[in-house]
Amino acid sequence: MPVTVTPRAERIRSNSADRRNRAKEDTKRAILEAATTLFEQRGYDGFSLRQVAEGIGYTATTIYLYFKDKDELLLAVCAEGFAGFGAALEAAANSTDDPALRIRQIGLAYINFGLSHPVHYRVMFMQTPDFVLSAANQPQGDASSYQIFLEAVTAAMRAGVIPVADPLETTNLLWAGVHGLVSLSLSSRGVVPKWDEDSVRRMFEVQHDLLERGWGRT
Amino acid sequence: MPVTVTPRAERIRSNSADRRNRAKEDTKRAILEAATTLFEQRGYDGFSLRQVAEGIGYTATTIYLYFKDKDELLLAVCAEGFAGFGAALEAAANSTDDPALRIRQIGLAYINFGLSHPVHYRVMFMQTPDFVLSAANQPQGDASSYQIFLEAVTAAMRAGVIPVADPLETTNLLWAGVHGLVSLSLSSRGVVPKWDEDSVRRMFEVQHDLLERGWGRT
DNA sequence: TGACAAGATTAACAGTGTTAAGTAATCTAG
DNA sequence: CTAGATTACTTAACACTGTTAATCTTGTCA
Repeated sequence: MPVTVTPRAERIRSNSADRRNRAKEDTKRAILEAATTLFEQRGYDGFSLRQVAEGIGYTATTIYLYFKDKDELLLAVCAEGFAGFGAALEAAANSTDDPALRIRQIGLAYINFGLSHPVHYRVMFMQTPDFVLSAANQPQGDASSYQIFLEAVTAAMRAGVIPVADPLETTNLLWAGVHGLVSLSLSSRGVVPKWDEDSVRRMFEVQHDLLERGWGRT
Repeated sequence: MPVTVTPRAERIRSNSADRRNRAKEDTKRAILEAATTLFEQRGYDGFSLRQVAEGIGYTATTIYLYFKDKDELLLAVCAEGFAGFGAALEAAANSTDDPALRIRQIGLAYINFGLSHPVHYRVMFMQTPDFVLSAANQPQGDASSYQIFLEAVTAAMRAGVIPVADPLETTNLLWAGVHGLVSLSLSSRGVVPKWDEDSVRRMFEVQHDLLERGWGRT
């Protein structure tokens, strides 16, 4: 009766395949976590595949069975760190119905994230040019964050709280405002005065007040 | 008569010493120029001492006779590129007596420099954290540019065209504004729309108009 | 001419990302 | 139950990198 045997064999094969896939996912996770801790400790430089592998008892070449190359691993690390980014921006966007306040909250969330995830922020938005590109082509990368910004801007324009203009350019302008504060803070902290976290947050308030006042009277 | 011989000998020795010093300065210049061209072509990555040396018929180790290490060479390259930076900002500052307009001109000069020297700008203000630090400790580095900004701000405060506040924070705010535009443009060009040079310049005008309007009414 | 100093080189170390070949264990099929 | 294929992983190697120590060469000086 091969008819009854076949399903069992298939089930076994399927199960073992599942188990193997699960094991494979596990080691992939292990690599990813080891990479994350190493990345957060040593930063972009001083992050080597050999060290990542050694940290979990593998050889460097093993990583290539799970990630195409170093960039893909690093991108995966950052993408994970940035899962919270889009979520934070979205939460800020949903925290109020006031279109003007919403923009401010998004900007504040942006700044808070950048200041509390300096290493990730650096790689995604400052260090390597190709990463922004790769991330933008990923569905849940930077692109969705931009979308949140953009929608808040268009909503504010519809509501008449900010002047109607090119929504993309206005979004870029807001983005540049917070990015300038965060990235200069990360670069200049300890070198140029008044770039500590509190100052940055205070400067953001001033910046946004100025924008709102500028928008306010036509 | 060793009395008459000595000056001649000294003159000869002095001359030969001069010649050697001049030769040494020449090869230092050669290294610097080779490094500059390579740096501008291949960017921060793909810039290796061996390639620099090969480009002028030397060995990589020779560079160490003229520069302490790779960073110092790269810093020298950038410092040279940034000689024009401070000059451009200063020219912009001196281009007018109107304190408000002066700030705008400085910002515009900043943007123009960043957009036309993307590789230098990247290294100095985006890529490597230590560089800002090293540059700030150099007399004619980034520090003087900051000073130009700062003086324009304090002058504008004295003239009453911008509200009196912490001059350092106000300077940082302006710096962050232009830096955000430039750095995002360099990172996002071709990936995110509206980050071409013309858009950036247009966005700067909008940004600065908003600031002035915000400053204008108290 | 011989000692000396300086510029440049070769050899080497430790480390990097990455590829190709090899190994040992596990699963599959006859 | 055993032969073969698949899978996870390693070892070996390549072509680089920045950097140091030792060596060589060459011109200068007494």
